[in-house]
Amino acid sequence: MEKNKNIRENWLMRDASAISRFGFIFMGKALKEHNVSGGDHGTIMFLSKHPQVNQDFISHRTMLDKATIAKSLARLEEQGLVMREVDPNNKRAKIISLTEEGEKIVNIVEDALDTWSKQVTEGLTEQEVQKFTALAAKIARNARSLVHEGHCKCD
Amino acid sequence: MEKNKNIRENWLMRDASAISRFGFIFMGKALKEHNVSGGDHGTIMFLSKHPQVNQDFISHRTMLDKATIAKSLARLEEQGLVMREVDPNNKRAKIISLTEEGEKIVNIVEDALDTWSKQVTEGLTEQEVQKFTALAAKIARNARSLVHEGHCKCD
DNA sequence: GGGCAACAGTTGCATATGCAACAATTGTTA
DNA sequence: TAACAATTGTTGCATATGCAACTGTTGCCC
Repeated sequence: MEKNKNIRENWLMRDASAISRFGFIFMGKALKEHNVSGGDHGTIMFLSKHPQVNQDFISHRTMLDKATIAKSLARLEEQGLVMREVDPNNKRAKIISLTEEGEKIVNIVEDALDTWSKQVTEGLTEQEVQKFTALAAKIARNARSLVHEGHCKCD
Repeated sequence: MEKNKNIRENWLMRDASAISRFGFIFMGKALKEHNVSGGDHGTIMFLSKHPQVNQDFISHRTMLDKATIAKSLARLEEQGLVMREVDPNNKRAKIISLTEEGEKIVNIVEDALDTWSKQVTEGLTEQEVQKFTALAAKIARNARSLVHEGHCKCD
């Protein structure tokens, strides 16, 4: 059987890697003066859309390891951008929220993301962007299932 | 103006990151017994399709930093999978090629990639996969131009 | 109620990556 | 030809990430 050329050359994984890497680099530069690293912008954005959640929830939704989230939040707390309070109903868990300072950063992050999104989707129709985003979500979910089979509460 | 919800939540970058991360994890596990790390499978595949090139060429085509490629090749050379010979016509450059051992690994890498590709594109039509791959390539190129504007020979 | 399993988070370690500075070679220009 | 710029690759450092082991808490079952 003839294998798909794109698959054989592995451009799917390579391009996905490039998109995320360049995205992190871009966001890191854009948020440098606020001492927010390239990856941590995702945590901020997630918190702005999903306030008052615990770290495990963030970990599952962002598809990042709980250790990665813990360290990201520690950095952001250090910068005074998030608060971590022990859940009174479950002393194991911590309820995460953005501080006032963190809320201010959200707009800056959004602006940087808009700039990035506009630039990287140049030459694509709105419909193509929508399609791409939807397909990427599906593929990402499949990839997680493949690597972490049975370990995910969301499936 | 109302910003696009997907863009605001930054799923594009997040999902791209997830796809590549899980891909590297999967490939790392698949190639563990051959002492090939998750990222290095890309170098091997590239060399199998583009033999006898120098490191700069690999760096540009894979969109990875030249230092990253240098270290990847050092690891693969250590494993006896690639050879690095000084280009007689340009003593700065090194001509890279797979060893016999390296060529053997290629099939194993391809099989792992096929398994991965089949699994992660489950629920997508062949046409959607093609479309996704094409769009990802465009977006990745745009992203590189945005971050490394003017620094790329390929544009 | 006591013991054990599950959950939530943290920490240590290994690794891959980018950037900057560097070395060696080649090309260019005055 | 000599000096300077560009090319090619390497190394040191910083960082983000995943995994595994660990702590503390909660829930469950006998």
